[in-house]
Amino acid sequence: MLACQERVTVALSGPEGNFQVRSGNWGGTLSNIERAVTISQVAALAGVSTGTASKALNGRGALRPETRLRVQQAAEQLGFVANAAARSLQTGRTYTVGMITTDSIGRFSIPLLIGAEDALGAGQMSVFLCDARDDPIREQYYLRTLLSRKVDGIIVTGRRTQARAPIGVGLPVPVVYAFISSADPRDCSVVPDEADGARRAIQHLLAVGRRRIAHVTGPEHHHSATVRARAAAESLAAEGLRPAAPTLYGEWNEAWGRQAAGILLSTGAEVDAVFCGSDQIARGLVEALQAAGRTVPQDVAVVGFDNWDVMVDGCRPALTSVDMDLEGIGRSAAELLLSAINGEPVHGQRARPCRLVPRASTAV
Amino acid sequence: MLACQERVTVALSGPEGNFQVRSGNWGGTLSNIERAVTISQVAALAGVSTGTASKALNGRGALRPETRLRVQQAAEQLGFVANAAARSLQTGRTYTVGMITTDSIGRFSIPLLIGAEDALGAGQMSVFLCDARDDPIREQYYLRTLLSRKVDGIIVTGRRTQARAPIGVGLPVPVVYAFISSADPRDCSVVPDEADGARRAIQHLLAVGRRRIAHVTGPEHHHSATVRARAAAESLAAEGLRPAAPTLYGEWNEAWGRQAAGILLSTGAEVDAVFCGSDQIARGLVEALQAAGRTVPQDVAVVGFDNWDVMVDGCRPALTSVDMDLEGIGRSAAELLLSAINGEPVHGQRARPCRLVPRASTAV
DNA sequence: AGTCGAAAGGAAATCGATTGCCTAGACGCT
DNA sequence: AGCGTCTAGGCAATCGATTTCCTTTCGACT
Repeated sequence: MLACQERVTVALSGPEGNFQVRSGNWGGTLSNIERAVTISQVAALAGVSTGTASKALNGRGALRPETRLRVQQAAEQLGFVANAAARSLQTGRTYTVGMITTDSIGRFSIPLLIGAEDALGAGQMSVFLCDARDDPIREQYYLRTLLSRKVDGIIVTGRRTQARAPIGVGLPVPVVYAFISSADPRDCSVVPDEADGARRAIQHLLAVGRRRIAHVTGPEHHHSATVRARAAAESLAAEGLRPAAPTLYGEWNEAWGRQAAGILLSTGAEVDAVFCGSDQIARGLVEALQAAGRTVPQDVAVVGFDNWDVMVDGCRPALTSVDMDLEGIGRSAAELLLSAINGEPVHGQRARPCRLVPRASTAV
Repeated sequence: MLACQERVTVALSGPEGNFQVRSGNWGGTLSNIERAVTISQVAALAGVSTGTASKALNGRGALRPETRLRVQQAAEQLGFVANAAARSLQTGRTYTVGMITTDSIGRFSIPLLIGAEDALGAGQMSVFLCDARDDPIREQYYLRTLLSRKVDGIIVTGRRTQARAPIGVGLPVPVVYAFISSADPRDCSVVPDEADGARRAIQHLLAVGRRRIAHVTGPEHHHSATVRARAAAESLAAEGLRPAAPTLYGEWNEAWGRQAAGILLSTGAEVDAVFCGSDQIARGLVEALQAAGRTVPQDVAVVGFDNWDVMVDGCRPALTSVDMDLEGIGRSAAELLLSAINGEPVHGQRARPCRLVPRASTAV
């Protein structure tokens, strides 16, 4: 239809210039105006003072209902939207929070952001997303920016290798750490209970009758990897079992999953289930097992971690996985931030339970 | 130096309460202050008026170098950061742009955002990310929010099914559409030249000696799918070839890729290469071909689209793919927006070329 | 020596909205 | 009739930074 028409693309910038020159599309639809409407224009139209107009629009003061209505109609008619800068200059509130992600924005940050937006959107607040790209300089730069913008609060997030140093001390605004936790235990952090997730994975495998369970995960220096590994081992021990093989530490990707499958097969460990530290590892492992003639789940059941749709659905059979409920963490962090903003700070770390999502890779 | 002395921090408001109560973490690191420092405090410390302080810090006015320095030192000492609200109230600039994504933030929006941030960050501007979740109501709500915050400009992005209706007409700020295009040809849009991408894919396959080429892609009602399909067919025609099979339209996922492989095999079409509309389709197809005993690339070469790291690396063999350079599009959109903000609006649609990234799935 | 001009910096208006304080009526009560 | 009270809404200060205009001071030139 549309497709590539001429694509004329058009001059620009003669000796005219300003971007307010937007002839082109008029055609009078609705809503928006050329030059910003101020509250005094609204007040004038309604025949009141600006102060009264402000009260009318904000539901404050003692006004006759008809006056209030008149102002509201005037505002509507003019398409008035309050200048946020002016308002926040006066009130000290910006109805904005900053979100600093330390790793590059990615698979983990997005659900967190969405969850946070959900919780904040209800309170009419907006989110400033800052991607520090794992660079402390950028991070401090963004922090300054956020402070200069007088955000009402800050959410710090990032990939979870270790607890991180607090982003600042004595900041003039409350801070909540989401997904990652602050090294200072008095700071407010919301994290997934990864041990819980690992336990659920193991218990699920036990429930479907597996007894010889191995664990393949990411780098040993990742907090997540070690925590999950330990919890998995403890879960097995609680049932009087031992791991079917030593925990295999590697990378968080499919290639390592494949390689780990090879290791498990070659060592001759009799394994009837593998709990993997990520869905990618799990998928690589599944493919390599199948290539070696094993069937999943009959010969080997596999559980992943993250519940990343692309991986769990792409894998054949579909992958059972542990969901950390990142949106829930984001939402929860935002709620704690709101409560801090409203004068009820919360300290300490909160761990939220995970959820096991069973699929074909562990079906009996 | 300055740093945190005791910072007792101060009761206030009732049986505890306001969030400014942050006793807790002292311990004197650097930077940040309890209560916002204003320019008058800086001015007082430097022994000048606020006006002079402002000039000193912004490099304006006629000041003795030593005065300027004194003010700068005072600012540094107090950790002064200008209040953005006050500044923008005065200057009319916020050094902020809004980015509205119409689909849920995802795989495509992130690189666009990163590219835009790159281009804007250099100009010290920040990005407000708004996820409209494909809901026109949310979209208009966010638009109002952005306008009330007096952003300097807006970037609209989203998944590309069709050109979209302009987000508003006669807006008081410039708008650039990125990845998706506006239906109004006078609006400024930056899009990938998908036809170019398809041509590159076909030409690459031809270059590695393939002649019987099929195309498997997404839904027919997706602009991307039809544009790529047509360009692919035209590329073949230009060499006097016909497609080895009719274009197969389906979903943008692995399952469809597998299914399509089955279709191609069962119809007995002799195919020595498949160009796929997405990396996911390609991966599903590759796996199904292999399961049916074909080898990639010897029997069948496969090219994907998107160059999505997770897919192209996860696939065995690694997947040759077409990269739309989303970051570049984001950067380019931001640059055009900046130029509009600076009074040189650009109209019309710009298409940016794609890039073919060869990998093992088409290696000779 | 007087005038002119440049240099340096201060005073005050300004941006737009909010809000505390005050006043003018209206009304009720004794 | 006079006084108090309540209500509706206006006035003006305020938030913090920028910027225009103006004053002062000093030096140079005729």
